[in-house]
Amino acid sequence: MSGRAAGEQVTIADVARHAGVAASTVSYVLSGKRTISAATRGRVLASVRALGYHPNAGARALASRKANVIALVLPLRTGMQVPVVMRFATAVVTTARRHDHDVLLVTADEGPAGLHRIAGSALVDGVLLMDVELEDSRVPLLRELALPGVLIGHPADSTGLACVDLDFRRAGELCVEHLAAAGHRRVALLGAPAAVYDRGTGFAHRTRAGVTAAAGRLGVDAVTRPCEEGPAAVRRDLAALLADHPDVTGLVVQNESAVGPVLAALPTLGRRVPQDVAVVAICPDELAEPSGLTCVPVPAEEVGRQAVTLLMRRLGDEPVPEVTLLEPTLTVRDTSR
Amino acid sequence: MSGRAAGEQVTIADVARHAGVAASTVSYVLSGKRTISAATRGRVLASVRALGYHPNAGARALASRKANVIALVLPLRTGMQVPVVMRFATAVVTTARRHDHDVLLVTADEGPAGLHRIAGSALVDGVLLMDVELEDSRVPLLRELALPGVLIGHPADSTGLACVDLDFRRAGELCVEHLAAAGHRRVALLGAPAAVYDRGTGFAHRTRAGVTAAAGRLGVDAVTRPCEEGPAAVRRDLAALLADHPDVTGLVVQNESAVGPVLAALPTLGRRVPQDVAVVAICPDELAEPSGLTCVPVPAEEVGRQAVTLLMRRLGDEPVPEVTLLEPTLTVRDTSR
DNA sequence: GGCGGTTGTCGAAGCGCTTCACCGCAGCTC
DNA sequence: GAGCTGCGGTGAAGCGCTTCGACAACCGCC
Repeated sequence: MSGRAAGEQVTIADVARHAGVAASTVSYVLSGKRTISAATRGRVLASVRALGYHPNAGARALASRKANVIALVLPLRTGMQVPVVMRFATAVVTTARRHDHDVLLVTADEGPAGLHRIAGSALVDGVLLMDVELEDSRVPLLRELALPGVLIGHPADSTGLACVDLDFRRAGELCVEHLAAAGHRRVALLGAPAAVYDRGTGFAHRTRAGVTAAAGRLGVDAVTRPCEEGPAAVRRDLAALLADHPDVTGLVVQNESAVGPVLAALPTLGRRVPQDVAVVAICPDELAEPSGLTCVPVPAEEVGRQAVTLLMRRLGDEPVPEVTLLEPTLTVRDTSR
Repeated sequence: MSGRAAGEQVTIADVARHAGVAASTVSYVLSGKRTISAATRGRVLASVRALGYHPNAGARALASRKANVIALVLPLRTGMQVPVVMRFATAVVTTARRHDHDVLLVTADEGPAGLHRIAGSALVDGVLLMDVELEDSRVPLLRELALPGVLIGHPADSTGLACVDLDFRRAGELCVEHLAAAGHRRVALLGAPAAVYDRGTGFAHRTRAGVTAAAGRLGVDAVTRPCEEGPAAVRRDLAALLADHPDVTGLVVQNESAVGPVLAALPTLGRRVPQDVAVVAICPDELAEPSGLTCVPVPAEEVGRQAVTLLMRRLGDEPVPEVTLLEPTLTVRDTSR
């Protein structure tokens, strides 16, 4: 019952008139950039509520040179961990809202041109870049455009940037440490598709490095090999792995789409889980939990929250650490005990 | 090499000066709302390119009362068909960009308040609402706010709105027709989780109706039953179904997360596929194709494209049909021949 | 050669907001 | 009591764009 037709904008002038103050006073009440007496503030806030006032986003952006919007650049490329992306996106939106920001969805296929457009038109204040590769062409662009950005994953050269990521190296180590502690002496990493390694995606390389390092340190034999997607391909790659290395008793799987097929295929390859082969995965927990799979969960929500928080700090010109690595944890379930 | 510091905005005045015309002329060249001589247009466009001009989004929105942004309200609730949502989102962003619009991501958990905020602040010109239920509280709100919207899925009362959806009823019919043509006389629908039916989600109800209708028409016995998520639950529900109706020879599966488990469980329940039981699914094609599963694909991209196109029409005040149903198709593969 | 009709361009008025400079007033200090 | 300082409030100047009305310049056409 605001008394005005639907679709008509309530302006700051309406609020000012209703509260008997100047428009600038309303603005200061809402932004908190000046001290305003409790009495006036109260009256203004009451009017805001009574009229259902929402500041016009365009006008606000124009005057303040802040859009209150951040861009989320999603990969949307095949071979991505889809549910993780979704959960991540949710966390980003929710956290951004908590900071009074909205989220603009940009697909990576618009590429550098998209970043140019977004920066040039002042549509957003900052950028969240997902699926960053070790040598990513968008990273120098971000520097050049002076667009505040936070990267998910981290590139080879992260100077002057802010990155958030799960500590995949540590995750790889954790898996091997767990298997070694259970007495396994020959372990294998069934990794991401070869294409993911080839395009230099950080998480895949770092996990592999972690597995190898921990194995070396603990005196465990470790082999690693990529794994393509699709049940048939997974079965083939797994079979090949076990044919080449029949004495492997510990398996680390880092490929969301391979988790189900691997568990299904092992028995048919003459391996009982966990008696003959223990299985550990690096994957979303929802995927692991129903199958009783030991895993290092990918904390998508936490990464999203951290990324937004960091970006907000950068927008406020606060200094932020160049690299933020989240400590992985390992949840033990049936497949490795 | 634009000759100005990174981060500084190039304004329409800069372009006008560079091209030796008035700012309004630049605006008219860019919008095409007035006829401009070829010579002037050429000069202006050259200056635009030379300076790397992008109109300031806020200013444009303020002056034209159009944000050139649409909101995509995603469900992000558990039990959703995640990969489908992603593909849909991609299609939406790409299509919107083709119409010179950007996409703002809104999560459904902000609920009606989110719609109010978005409408009040003129952040977006229109809304795409996903995962619409038969009785959805946001639908009347959309009408009340006079916010142009397009629904994905369709509510019980769609007057004055625009909805896009796969014709799930027809999809259900198609599955049964296919099975009947192959000689099956007793078929079953293994559907969505019970909660999905309970909250009145359109696609689940309509598919069930289609299955039942086609079965009646063709003289086929049909039973339908919900199916919970997770491998163990799927196996349980499937086993129960086959125990109650051991003579079922045709199975329609409409539950993304059930597809894999069903195919895995059938042999262990003494049913070979397709000799003993033919299986047809309504699910994303990527999920069906690798397993050789006959399916009616959910055309996420097409739905996304259609939805954006419809919304653009509405924004241009063109009339749009209340309901747009996409014709399903059935792809025959190994599990039903 | 004066008239109406196009066509191409310009100037100026806002769109709704933030923010700066200013101002009255109270409460100090010296 | 003069001179500060800080607080709470106002008015006005833009932010960069679109769009309206005005207006030259040109076109025939009687």
